[in-house]
Amino acid sequence: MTGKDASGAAKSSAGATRRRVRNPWGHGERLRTEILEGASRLLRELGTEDGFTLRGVAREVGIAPASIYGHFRDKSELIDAVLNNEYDRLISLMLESQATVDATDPLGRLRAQLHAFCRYSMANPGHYRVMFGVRFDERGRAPLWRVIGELTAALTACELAGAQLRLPAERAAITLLLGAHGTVALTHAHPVKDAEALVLHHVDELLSLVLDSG
Amino acid sequence: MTGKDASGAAKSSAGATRRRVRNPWGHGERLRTEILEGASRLLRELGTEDGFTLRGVAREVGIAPASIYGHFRDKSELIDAVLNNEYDRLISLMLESQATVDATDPLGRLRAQLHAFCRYSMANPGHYRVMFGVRFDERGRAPLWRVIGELTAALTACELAGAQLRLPAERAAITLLLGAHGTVALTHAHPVKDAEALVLHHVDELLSLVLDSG
DNA sequence: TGTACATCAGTGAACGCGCGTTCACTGATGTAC
DNA sequence: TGTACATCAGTGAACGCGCGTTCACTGATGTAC
Repeated sequence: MTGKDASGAAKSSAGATRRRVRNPWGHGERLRTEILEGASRLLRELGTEDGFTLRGVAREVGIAPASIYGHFRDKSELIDAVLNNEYDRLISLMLESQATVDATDPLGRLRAQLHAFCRYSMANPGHYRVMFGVRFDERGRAPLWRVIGELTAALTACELAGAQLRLPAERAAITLLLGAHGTVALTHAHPVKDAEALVLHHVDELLSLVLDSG
Repeated sequence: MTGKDASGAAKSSAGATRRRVRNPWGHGERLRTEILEGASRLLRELGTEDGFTLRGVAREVGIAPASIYGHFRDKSELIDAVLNNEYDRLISLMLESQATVDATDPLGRLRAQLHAFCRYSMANPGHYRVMFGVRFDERGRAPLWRVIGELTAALTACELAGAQLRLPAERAAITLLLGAHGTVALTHAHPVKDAEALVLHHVDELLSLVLDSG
């Protein structure tokens, strides 16, 4: 995790800065990926948007701050690009997790999705906070509704399989998402040991409230 | 709201800076209050901790930045003082709101408390975000448990009056608080019209899930 | 009553810092003729 | 095959900015004698 791939080793293990090997002619776009990965790593390390700076990203990647401008118009464009990646990753994790459960167990699939959501947000507080936190505009809206959409679909599947919902499926999905969000957000702000277990347990509790049987 | 009290008018209506009248000999502590109020106002205007600076507070109050240091050791001490005030205010609002409902209606009292919590957080996104957001350490823990304690007490009262809880009282209180927090936090991040009505409705829905009857 | 001095409230200018961004550049690699 | 030139990847130094904090100060008000 602390090393770098062949295309851009930036720091020696002693902390001294090594000269970067520039990408070959015609492959300048590779740096774009490196910057994106470095930015993502930095956000993860910081755990919050505070202190997320272009100069910090440049240090992380091992390039001059000015080099970022060849690939991103400005700071906010870089952040948007990082978030887009993360949104996709979150949704993928939820879908993959759902797919590990047999289709004949719709409640299990719903639960798997919810747990994947929580696990992602516990493991990536920085990304999560920025995605669902203060900066949350047009670009943030669509992914949020995708999450709600997935949960609604999973709840509807439960209903079709005979489960009783205490709320209409979409309201139930929103309740689950907001409940999970509240737990996660507070846990980020107020770290406790076994946070993940607590969050997952709370989500299960919510599930039992929303679905008629425990 | 835009004017100042007699002790420290800072700006003329045209925006030009008026000379501050210094507080009388022996009453230097008055400026402490003015700074606290100015800081609170600034946080409310900003709606977030981003951009909350000592120089901004000084501008708001109409003093030199250096003058703050006569009353607060540094920036974080000022923020702590602001938050302490706000914690007290939030708890007071919840208790007052509860007191407006007859004691023979414990569900109504619980609901009033929850609504007060939501109304406070919708009306004071900046304060709320800082209180329940990133900076949330030892000082933040106690007030949080006071809120949960109040809700638990209100839920227990409902139980004693014959209501059926689907969860133990404290778990139910936590569920309600976290659900409210999730809604509020997302609404702050993602403004919608009629946000307050949405949040209150969602909280009522949670109440109906937690208490056995709608 | 006068006067020297202490205390008080508050200030102006400066410090060093890290930030986002710009700009003219360097040096390697490709292409046209 | 050579050579002039274009294109590319990336840099170093500088810009202006606002920040938190420090420090020596000003000028008004009180107090001791």
